Amino acid sequence: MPQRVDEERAVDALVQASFAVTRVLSEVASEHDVSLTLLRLMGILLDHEPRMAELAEHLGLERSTMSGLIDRAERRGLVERRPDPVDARATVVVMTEDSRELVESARERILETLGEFLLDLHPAQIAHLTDSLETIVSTAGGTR
Amino acid sequence: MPQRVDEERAVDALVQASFAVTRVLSEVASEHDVSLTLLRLMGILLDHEPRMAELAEHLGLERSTMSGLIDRAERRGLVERRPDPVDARATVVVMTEDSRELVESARERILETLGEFLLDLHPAQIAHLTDSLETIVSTAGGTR
DNA sequence: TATTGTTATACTCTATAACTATA
DNA sequence: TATAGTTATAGAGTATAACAATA
Repeated sequence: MPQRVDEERAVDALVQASFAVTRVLSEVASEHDVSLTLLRLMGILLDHEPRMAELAEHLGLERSTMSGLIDRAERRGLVERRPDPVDARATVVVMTEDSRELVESARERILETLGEFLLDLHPAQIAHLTDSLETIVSTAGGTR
Repeated sequence: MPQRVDEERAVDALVQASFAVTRVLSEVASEHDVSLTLLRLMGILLDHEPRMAELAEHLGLERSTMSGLIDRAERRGLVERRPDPVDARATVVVMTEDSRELVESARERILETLGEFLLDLHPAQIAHLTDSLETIVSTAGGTR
C-alpha cells in the first residue's frame, strides 16, 4: 500500500514543518515580549472587532481563558474592551495603536525569517506549496 | 515586485497551516491527557535516549523547564530517569511501556485526522507538498 | 431558559537566578 | 573553571465549575 505510506510521509512532513514554523513564531513573539497566543490574537484584531466568545472560538480556547488573556493584555495597553452596542451581555475587543505597531513589526520579522525557509525552493515550487497549503487550510477550516 | 508578493502569500499559508496542524496535535494530545509538549517529548523518546540537556535543546526549552516536565511525567509513570553511565553529572531519559502505547495510539489519531487534511489534494500534489516541506524542515534545521 | 462574560481555583508550562555535584 | 541538573520563585496560559447579568 504505497498510497498509505505516502500519506504517512506527508503527515510527518506537515508535523515537522509546523514545529519549525511555530518555533520561529514563538521566537518573534518573545522578541516583542508577548506570547504566541497573544501575538496571534492581536493579528486577528488587525481586521476584526470580535466579541470575547468569537475570539475564544477562533483560537480554540475557553471563554474563561480569554478573560484572563484579555485582562493581562488590557493592563499592558495592548487591547481595550468595549460594550457591544447591540447586545448588552457582550464585550467587543479592539486593538490599540501600540499593539498595531507591535504586530506590524512582528509581521516584518516573520516574513524575513520564514522567508529564509523558502530559499531552497524554486519559484514554481513555492507557488505549488502555497496552493496546497491554502487548500489544506480551507479543508481544515471546513471540518470545524 | 511579484516575487515578494508570492513570498508573502507563501509565508501566510505556512503560518495558517501550522496553526491548523497545531490545533489537531493539541486536540489529540488532550484526548490522551497530556500536553502537546509532553506528547512531542515522548515522540522523541521513541528512538532516542537523550540527556536532559539534549531534550531541552531539541525542544527549545530551558534545562529547568525540562526538570519540571520530566518530574511530572515521571510521577505519572510516563518516563524514567537513568544515570548516564559515562558522565556522572548527566541523566538520561527513557520512556515506559505506558508511554509507548500512548504515543502509538496518538500517532494513529494524528494520521487519521491530518490525513483528512489531504483529501482535496491529488497524489502528485501530496508528493510535491511532502518534498517541499521536507526541504523547508532541513533548511530550518540547518539554520539552527 | 439559554447565552455572555467573569471569578475562583488549580495545574501545567515557562523562564531567571542561585545552588550542588561532577568533569 | 565549566557543565549537568535541580530547586525556588514568579508569572503566563489553560481548563472546570459556579456565578451574575442580559436575552
